Amino acid sequence: MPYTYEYARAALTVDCVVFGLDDTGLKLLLIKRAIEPFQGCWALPGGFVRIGESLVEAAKRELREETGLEGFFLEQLYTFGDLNRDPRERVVTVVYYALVNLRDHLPHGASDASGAAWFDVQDLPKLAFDHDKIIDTGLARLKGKVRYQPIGFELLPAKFTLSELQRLYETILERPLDKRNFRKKVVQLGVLDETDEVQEDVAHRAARLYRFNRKRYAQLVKRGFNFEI
Amino acid sequence: MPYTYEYARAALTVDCVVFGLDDTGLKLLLIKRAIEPFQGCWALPGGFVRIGESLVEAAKRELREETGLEGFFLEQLYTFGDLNRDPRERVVTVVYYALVNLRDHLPHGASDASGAAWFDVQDLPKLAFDHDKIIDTGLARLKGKVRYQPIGFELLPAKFTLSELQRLYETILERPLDKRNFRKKVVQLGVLDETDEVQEDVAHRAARLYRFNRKRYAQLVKRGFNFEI
DNA sequence: ACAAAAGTGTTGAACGTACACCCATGC
DNA sequence: GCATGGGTGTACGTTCAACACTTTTGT
Repeated sequence: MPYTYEYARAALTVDCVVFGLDDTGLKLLLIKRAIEPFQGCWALPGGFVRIGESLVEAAKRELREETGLEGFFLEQLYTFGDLNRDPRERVVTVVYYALVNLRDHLPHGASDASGAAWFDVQDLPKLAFDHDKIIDTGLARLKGKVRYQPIGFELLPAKFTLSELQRLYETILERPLDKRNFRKKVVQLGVLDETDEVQEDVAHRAARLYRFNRKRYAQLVKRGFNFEI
Repeated sequence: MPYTYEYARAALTVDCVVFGLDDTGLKLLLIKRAIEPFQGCWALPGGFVRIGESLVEAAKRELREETGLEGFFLEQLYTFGDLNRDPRERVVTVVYYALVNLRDHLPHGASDASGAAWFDVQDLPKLAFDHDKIIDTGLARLKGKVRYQPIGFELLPAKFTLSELQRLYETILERPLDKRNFRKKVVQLGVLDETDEVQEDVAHRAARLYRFNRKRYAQLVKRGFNFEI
């Protein structure tokens, strides 16, 4: 069932830069391409935008189909439209980035036999198309945004320790932070609720668990408050 | 000469949110639509992306064709792809925003008979499509970015007074700034060169003219410096 | 008892904020 | 000489950065 237009049209795709975090560092979800071009290469999950779905819907669908993920933070990153991105024809891709919490969603390592796998962002394989450039853009955005928007919490389980939160910032910002200053700062922001639970099964003193309070954050923002770490 | 594809394809356009600044406030460049849909409505300059041009090229071409502008700051803003943006068919638009210096480029008011005109952002007419939403996104970006990237200078002539710079920030951030503190701050940043010229034809003491030093800024950024106002 | 990480305060330096007057120029 | 905006410094409070030891728990 062919579709005909007066002028040539570019193909439109979505791709997703999916970040996760575990105790060995920041991770990125890639899938192994089953078909040409770049068959066998690792690539960002993504695919064609259908005529009846919006861009975010397309991104969510692709992630569900290719990786089984659902219910994650998803935000538009950038649109890449250079002429020779794809050797077959003109393809414009709208890229989203997602933040998922590896502890609750996927134990760790590869998800299943679907060809998806988590890679350390410091040690990525050769990638298809211009996906290396796209990932650089995603990393830059994450690094820039994490300091003034509370998106870091999306990479952690609902309840987390202050040390986990600190390691998150240290990993993303790629620099060490002072423990006492960090704790003072995040607690003073007033968007963390202290729970009455502590870690379990750790071979040392168990740390208190905290929770990010989204409602409180929204209230404070209305009053002109600025999140910043 | 028709083009045929196996699946339906969305049309791809670029639109431009063009900001300018004069002494009455922040301005936006709009064009009056000559054809349906929304004939006679004001709209953002823009049009279809050709198969042989990149997205930025398309944005630059549309601005040249529709408004005569050249040589301005241009950066991708966001891509809008909801299903019913355009009543005719599925249209995905990649939006860029531009910053132009009204004093050097266009005297003021409308540019020519092309149907383009400058509007105060506080007092915009009814707009075609979802262009009001796009403009809100552009304003939010400008407001957010002007504080930590030296993009404000793009709205001023090459040589400007500190008072002009202050008015720029006050206009965009929509709040008054303290004159002495502002001057201390921007001078300490070390990216302004004091020229040995002063204003001419003003009915009071002439202010010294300054210039933004792009090279110096790039050097400082390499050394880890953060622009912030 | 030892290993491992949790938790906790103080001080000095830098920075942000509030604030008012004299100066130079054109009319 | 007056109206208009240009240009300047200080004092106070807040925030940031550097820094080390005790506590808790499991093994």
